[in-house]
Amino acid sequence: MSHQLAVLVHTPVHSAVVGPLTYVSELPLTAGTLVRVPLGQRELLGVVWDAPLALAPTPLDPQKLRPIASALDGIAPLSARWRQLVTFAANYYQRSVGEVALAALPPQLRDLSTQQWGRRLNRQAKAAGVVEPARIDATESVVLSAEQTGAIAQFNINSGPFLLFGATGSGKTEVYLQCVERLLARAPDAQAMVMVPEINLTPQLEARFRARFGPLYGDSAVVSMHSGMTPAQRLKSWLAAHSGVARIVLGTRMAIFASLPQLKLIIVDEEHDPSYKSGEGARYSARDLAVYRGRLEGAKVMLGSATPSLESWHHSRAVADGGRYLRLVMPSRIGSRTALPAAPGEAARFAPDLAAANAGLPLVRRVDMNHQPKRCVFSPPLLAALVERVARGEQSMVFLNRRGYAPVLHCADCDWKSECPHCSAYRVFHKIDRTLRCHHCGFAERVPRACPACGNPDIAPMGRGTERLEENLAELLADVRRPDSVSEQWPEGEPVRIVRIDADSTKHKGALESQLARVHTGEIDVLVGTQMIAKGHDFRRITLVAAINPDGALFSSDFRAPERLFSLLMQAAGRAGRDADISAVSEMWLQTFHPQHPLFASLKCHDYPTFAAQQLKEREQAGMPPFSFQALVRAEARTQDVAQGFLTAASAAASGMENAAQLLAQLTLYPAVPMSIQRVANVERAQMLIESPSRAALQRFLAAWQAVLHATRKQAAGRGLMRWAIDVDPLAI
DNA sequence: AGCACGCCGACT
DNA sequence: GTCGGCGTGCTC
Repeated sequence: MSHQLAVLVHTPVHSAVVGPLTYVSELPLTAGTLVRVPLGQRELLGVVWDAPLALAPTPLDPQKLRPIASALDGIAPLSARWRQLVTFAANYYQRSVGEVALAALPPQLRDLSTQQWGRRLNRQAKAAGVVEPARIDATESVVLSAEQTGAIAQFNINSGPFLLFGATGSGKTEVYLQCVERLLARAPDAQAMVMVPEINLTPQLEARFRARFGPLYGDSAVVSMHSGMTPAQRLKSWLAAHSGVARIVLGTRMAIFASLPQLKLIIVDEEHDPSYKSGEGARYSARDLAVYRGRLEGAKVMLGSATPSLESWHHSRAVADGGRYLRLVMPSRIGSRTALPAAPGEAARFAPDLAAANAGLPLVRRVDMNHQPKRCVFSPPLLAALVERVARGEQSMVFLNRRGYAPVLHCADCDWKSECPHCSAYRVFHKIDRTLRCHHCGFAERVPRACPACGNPDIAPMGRGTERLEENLAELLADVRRPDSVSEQWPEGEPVRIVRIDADSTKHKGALESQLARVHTGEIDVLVGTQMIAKGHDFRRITLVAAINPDGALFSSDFRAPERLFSLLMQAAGRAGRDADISAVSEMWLQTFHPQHPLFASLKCHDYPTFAAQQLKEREQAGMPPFSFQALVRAEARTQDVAQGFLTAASAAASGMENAAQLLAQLTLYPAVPMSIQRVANVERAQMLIESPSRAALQRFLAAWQAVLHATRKQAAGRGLMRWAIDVDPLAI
């Protein structure tokens, strides 16, 4: 007697195989069991799924069904809730369930044969000796601020989801630690997940959680999950989480799909960070899935940020206005002498007295570049301020959101520019290795000695990136000397020390760490870098942060650009003077041609709520998210005509769908347009925006339209199309 | 996605 | 005469 099984395998959305495949098995395997199955000439990992086999549109010949190769025993089946999370994510983001499910499993699980798997389990069983933790009383005596106490109290008595709105330095991490501690203490098998946006931030977080929870539950109770780990490490962490050995899982967005059978809490730190939205494959938002998963698993969810996404901020409005998240507010820096004494009942509301709360935050100064020497990079007052910091033995941080030496190389004679031959973008001049590099396709060449078009030897860089900024600064500070470390005298001593930190200077393993270490020891006077230096890292001795040219985002066509800029500048400002005793003198400088811009005015007051209110008002008037819901269809082809033609044809064919009138009534389908970078690596890209005031209507439409897209591809309009993909809730348009 | 099968240019 | 290019097509 053999049983039929529905099995998911890794088949992408473009293939004809959409749902689970049917196999036969001697034993009736329960849903969630991992199996190996033959598919064509290959043998792949699969997951037994619960599917209504009877409803298959074209009944399969039972004689032709192939038997499963083996079941991976020794590993518990994936839970019904995990399967539901995967199903939801696949449906919501318009991908096949098999793709999402198999991508959510550690890659090594896919590669290992059954024999290898058995051997590994044996080894694991042997290694897992008795590692009973020294169960010491690790309740450190941490003194909490009134705001922290208030937030934790609210967390304890409400079910959430929570939005922890806390200024940089207000002690959000300590709140996370306490919340985790409480929930884990409630049940001996309870598990918690803590997500951070970037790999760079996991080591310091892991250190902090291990220090706190290692003594309580053993070091093996804290595991990490991110793409920087080796396949073996990832498998180990995954198994620890799945088996319940790991009580705390720390990770990047991929961790949202980890199997945690007793998940009781999900924390999403820096929830506004765009890194939570996956850029390829299933383009899911780990933050949004966290909220869904919390509801599904009955786990509390806490999103934290100093500058929440406008979506989350909007969701955390008063319940009476339709809010769904509970907002917990911590406006003051810890240890700042004038921290707000928060009344207990006030904790869930925003305290409007920003002037008092801001005492611990750096002073924001705007330099009006209209009144500075023409074309200067460092305005005289900023330069003077930098020199002054050096003289005082303090550190400064200067950031510019563009790496390389100059974004374009230009010939003044014939107007040649360093275009990439494969992309519709300029190649960036990197002086360090004398290359022209395309940041989109990676194409690199040595810098030509003379203009390739007219032979003019006088070709010049236009604009500037961090490399050139570092060079400029070194020239400007050439005569300045550090204070002598012994006598504290100035201007005697060493030349000023500058370090640059960006994606280029840190591409080698360990480079970031060693560069950061040089900053921490005080060896460095001025740190130059991209937004990389604005995120996460604590610099105790920095008292000046300067944004050289933040204006670009003010008038960008991307409606989320102001939100990102505000968040970036707030975060950068937060780098300055995290020690309470120096924050009184720390400053954030902005060089701008638009000093009166409301964004900068809000920033000056560290007033996110006012900024958010103004942005939300604009979005509401323009009918943009979070007041509408969007999806983007992208198409790639050798020519722009084919890419756009496919989208246009699919769009037109939508009116022929069943219930088309009803579905289309609540939607706007915009025309297909070239993407902002139209060509990358010789591939032409086009996109089409779909918008609706109703998320449900958008979802219904997309689900029905999938089939139309597949069909269009097979028709004349799809000839020459390379691929297409839907991006639900896109972050950039 | 893989991995087949299938029909046209430069090599031992 | 083969080796190998990647253009369609199928996988329970």
